[in-house]
Order: sequence, then structure tokens, then C-alpha cells
Amino acid sequence: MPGSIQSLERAAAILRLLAGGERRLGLSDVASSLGLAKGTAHGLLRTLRSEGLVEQDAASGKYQLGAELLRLGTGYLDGHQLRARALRWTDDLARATGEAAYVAVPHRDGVLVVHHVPRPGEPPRTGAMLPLHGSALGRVLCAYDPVTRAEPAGGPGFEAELAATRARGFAVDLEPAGGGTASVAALVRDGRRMPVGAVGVTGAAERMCDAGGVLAGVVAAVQDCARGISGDLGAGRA
Amino acid sequence: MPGSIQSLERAAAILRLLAGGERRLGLSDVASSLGLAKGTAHGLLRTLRSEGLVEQDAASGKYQLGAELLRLGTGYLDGHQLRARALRWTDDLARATGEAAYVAVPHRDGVLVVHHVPRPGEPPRTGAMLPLHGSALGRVLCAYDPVTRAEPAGGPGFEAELAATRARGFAVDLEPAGGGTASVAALVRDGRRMPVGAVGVTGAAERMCDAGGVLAGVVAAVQDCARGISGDLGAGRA
DNA sequence: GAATCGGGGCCGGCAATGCCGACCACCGGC
DNA sequence: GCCGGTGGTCGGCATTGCCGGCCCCGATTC
Repeated sequence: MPGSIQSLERAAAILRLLAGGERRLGLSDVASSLGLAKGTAHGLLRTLRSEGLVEQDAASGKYQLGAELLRLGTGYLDGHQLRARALRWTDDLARATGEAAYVAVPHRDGVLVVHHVPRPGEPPRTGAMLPLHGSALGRVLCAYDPVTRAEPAGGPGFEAELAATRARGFAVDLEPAGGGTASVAALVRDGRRMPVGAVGVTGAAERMCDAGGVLAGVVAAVQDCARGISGDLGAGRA
Repeated sequence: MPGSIQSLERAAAILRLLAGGERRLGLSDVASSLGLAKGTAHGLLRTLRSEGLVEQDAASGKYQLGAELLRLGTGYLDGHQLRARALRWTDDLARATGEAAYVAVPHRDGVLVVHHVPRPGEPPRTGAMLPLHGSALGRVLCAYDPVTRAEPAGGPGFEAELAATRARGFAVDLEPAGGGTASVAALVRDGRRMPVGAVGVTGAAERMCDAGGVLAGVVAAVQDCARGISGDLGAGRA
């Protein structure tokens, strides 16, 4: 891989810096965080601002992410095959289960939510990152996708958990926090039967579980949804 | 304004190109569209790809927008004051009217949707661009925000329409297409009473209108919502 | 099957590019 | 008033990245 363009790498680093943690940073903060000279950082920020990728608070002079990023991120979603096919299926899934439905794809060291049908009153979470080991969507991708699993492994017994997920055909995650939240997720494959993403639902454990674990009806709905999307992806490719 | 960084401008142009119109372009297409040498375009694309801002289809070799943009776009939303305050108010608005609620801010030559509460079964439209002259959200911003109105004016009588909007205190848009769609929007101001965005609802005209125009209850709900958000922004700033 | 054409990708030399560090204007606090 | 801090600017140097040409490969076509 021949050399990358330095100024672009640095600009991307600035955007990532503004996206994580503190979302409003001053020029000096940016420069020192990335080990750049103040003048260099200023030139990058000035250009990013003129392109709309970064905005500057008029009062404080601090920098934050720009609106153009939202437009570009939406452009990514519009071109996303999996998400396009998933729209109608996840709608049915959310209606059938009464819970929030999610679609996610692997991204870096986690999974990225590319579609979310929230329950009424909940905020949308499309674009959020979920952990590989702490979510049903992440686990199901870990279980089936070799490149995703290449990430640093979780605790002992995690491989066994993945094997169990493969045997069941779906992943489960139970979060005791806040009265108990349960998640179920299943794999989505493309036309060549390669793993490309995951779909699932998340909701209060008291609605989704009984003494024997997650309700069979919910699991079946998630699996039907995954099969439906996978089928659409296969047919679309022919 | 001292010079901008050339490579960054070009990289941003590539991203904009991939976001608009054709969403999958070959290297040669990108190079010729922007008037760049093939080698130059390749270097930019290679770096954008390594940063995750652009992805390359393994089979065709064509380029498309990358998942990192969705993550960054979400980061923009997370830092957005107006959107954060609007979340709970628009939720009430959608429930009270039974229609889809929108929040938008001015961006370039249009308005950008930063929050959308869709009706059940509708896809989310957060991140979409709406026209200044062909939407209620755009018109209300035109009517009150001087920098937004500086855009090329619409047809004759448009100024009168804006004056009427200011007199009424809200904007209306009726689209005959598809059986008739009606929209109502009102202005949101920040703590210094400057226009910062707009909030509104859109739905079938047969539900939202009677012989006298848009139902008074819907208009009142939109205006209450706009006042509520504006109040929150003022209080938060104190 | 061979020749052609177009695709993406790589490389070396030149100079334009953008990086750096010093410097300026401004603000708020001590 | 001084001082430490901010964001912003400018000029000179050399690093940087741009360019045009070349290669490889796969699809198409005769």
C-alpha cells in the first residue's frame, strides 16, 4: 500500500477526534491532541469549515462537527443495499413483536446500526456503535463472520458462547441494568451466502421473556426477518 | 481568507460527488468528473478508503461512501443543541397530531432535516434535504432568517407569501401529488431570539385539512411545540 | 483464441504544496 | 497593567503530493 495523503489522514483524525468524547474543542486542544503545530491544525480546520464538515461556534470560537457530515452519512445509507432491503422487513418485525428493531453491520471494532425502528417515544439510534461482545447483534456477527471475530477475544468461555450461538441459530443478550433489557439477533447473508449484517429486537425483559428464556414467538419473528432480508439480497443479485 | 488545502478540497468534492446522483462510481469516472488525473484521484480515494470514509466494491472495483460517514454524521447529531432539546417536544407533537414531525435547520441552498418522527411504517428521513421554496419548513426559515432568504428568490409573489407567513406566524405547504400532502411549520429561536431552525408536521391532506384549510388544532400543536423548544433553548443558555 | 479496449492500480521526477514556528490581536483574570 | 490564554496569520523551506506514463487484468469481440 503506497503512502497515504498526509493532510487527509490528519483531517480524518480531526473529525474522529471531534466525534468522540468532547464534541466541541478549541484550536489548541485539537493541535495538542494530535501533536500538530497550531498553524497546521488551523489550516486543516479552516478548510474543513469551508467545506461544511466542521462548524465553529461564533461565541467561543470552538470547533464541532458540521452539518455536511449528516448529509454525507445519509448518502451512505441511501446507497446501502442491506439497509434498503431491510426497511420493509424490519417494519413488520417491529409491528409483530412490539419491540424496537435494529439492523447492523460490522465496522472497526464493533457493529454499526444502519437502521432502527424505535418504539414510540424512543429516540432513533441509527448510526450508533454497539460492542461486539456486549450486544446480541455483535455476538451473532462474531459467531459467523471470520473477519469480525478476528478482533481481540472476550473473556474465557466466549468461544463456547459463540459455538452455542451457531448451534441455536440466533444470539441473545440480557442486560440486568434498568429493570432488565433483552435482545435477540440473527444473521443476514448476501446472495453468495456470506454474512453481511444482523437484525434483531431489543426490549424490556418482562415483555420478551418468560421462565424458559426469550419467548419463542419473538425468536421466530427475528429469524423470519433475517431469512426474508437474506432472500431479498439473493434475489436482487441474480 | 488565506488559501485552503487543495487535497482536502478535492477529497470533499469526491465525497460530495459520491453522495449526489450515482452512488457508485469508478476511478475514471471520479477523475474525469472532477478534472483530475487518474493517479491523483486514486491517491485521494486510497486514503479516503483507509480512513473508512469511502468503500470499494470488491467485485466491480467501484467506489461508494463509507460507513465512517454515518458514524460522524451521528456525532454531529449528538452534539446538536436544537435537536437534543427537540427530541421530547417533537415526540409529543407527533403523538398529539398523529402525523410525522420534522425538525430542520438551514444548510447551503436548502434545509436539512435533523430529526424526524415518522408515522408507523414510514422510513426515517433524518438527514434529508428539503427545498427552501417547496416545503413548509423551508418557507418558514426563509420568512424569518435573513441569511437563508439571501438565496436566489423564487417566483413573483414569493415575497408576499413570506410576508403572509410572518403575519400568520406559521408556514403551510400543500402538495397535490399522491392524493394530497399537507405540511405546517413554525420557527424555533435560540436564547437570543435568533432563528435557528423550524419544526413542523407533514401528512395526508384529508386528515389534516377541512374546507377552511389546515385544522386549527394541528397549527396550534405545531406552534406550541416551536414555543416549547425555543423556551428550552433560552433556559439552557442562561 | 487472439487482439482490443477499458478498467483499476503503481511509480518516478519535478515543483507546487502545505507544513512549521514565530508573530499578532484580542480577551479575561489576577 | 500585566500576563497567560485564546484563535488567527504570515513567510520560507523542504516535504509533500501531483502528474503523466506505464503495467496488469478481465471482459468483449471478431
